[in-house]
Amino acid sequence: MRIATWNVNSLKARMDAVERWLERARPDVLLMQETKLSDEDAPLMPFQLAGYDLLHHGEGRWNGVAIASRVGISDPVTNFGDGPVRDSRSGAAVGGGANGAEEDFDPSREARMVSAVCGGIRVASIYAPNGRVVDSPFYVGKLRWFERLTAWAAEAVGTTGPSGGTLGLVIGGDYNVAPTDEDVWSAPAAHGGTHVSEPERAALAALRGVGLSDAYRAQQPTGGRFSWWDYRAGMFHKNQGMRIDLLYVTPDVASRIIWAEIDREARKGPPTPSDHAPVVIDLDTAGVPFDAGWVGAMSRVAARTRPASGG
DNA sequence: ATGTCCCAGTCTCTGGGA
Repeated sequence: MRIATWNVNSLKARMDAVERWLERARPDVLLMQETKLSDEDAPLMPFQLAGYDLLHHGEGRWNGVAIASRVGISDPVTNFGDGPVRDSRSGAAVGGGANGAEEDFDPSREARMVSAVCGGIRVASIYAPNGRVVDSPFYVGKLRWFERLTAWAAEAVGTTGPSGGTLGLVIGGDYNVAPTDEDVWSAPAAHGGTHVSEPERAALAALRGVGLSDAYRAQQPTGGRFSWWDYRAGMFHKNQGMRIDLLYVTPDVASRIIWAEIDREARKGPPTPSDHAPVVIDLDTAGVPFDAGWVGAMSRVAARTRPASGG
């Protein structure tokens, strides 16, 4: 079973590239971030034609997360189950609620998390806030968002699946934090900014503390391979990037992983690539009991225009 | 090199975000 995560930087602009990548990499589950679409604009049909169901959670111009799966999608959760997100186009909350004024900035009210059970594993696609500048209100909001993610993960770990056993958990996405100095092209150049600060790395450690580990790093102990490169200044061609797209997994999933890689080729285009590359893991399926519950569920899970219950 | 790409609205340019 192949699971991948990819910040596509606009699913509208990247749909052709995503279709080509699905054909080439054939993931069973693809977690996407920064779709930058409303749910009503989510491109269900191209995914259906490629054999995937799509679960999309968006707000319009900014953010937006999705899960494409060809091994079923059930038990969806959006926005940690916390209710409606802000509509960035109108400034109003989807379905009513508080507005998005800057003084009310709270990234947990944005479309940054969607989860479902796919192929017998609970997966979550997350897009962490950028943070902009250390100690800015946006940075404080980023740390607060990680606390919400960690609280949700603590509840999700150990959930019982339909077969009666513990349901594995994969939290994949754009974490906007490089876990260690091995995950940045130059520690001196990066230090002082966001993505590498001690509080951000402590937030990742707290998340791992609920029982998660870094799937890619466990398979590839050597640094120097990154998942994001700035579009500017030839950063990609100089391999000056960061590894900020991560797959955090529970031990039962970690023990099944047989391969992990970052698809650097996908960062090249043509025509215009995302500034992120996909991160891929392969899980051994031997010994995993067949469960008609998730195969048969191949439901036509459409883009949802209202949040699902916290499950 | 303040370097590029994406979006919506003011709409063939500008401003905000990453």
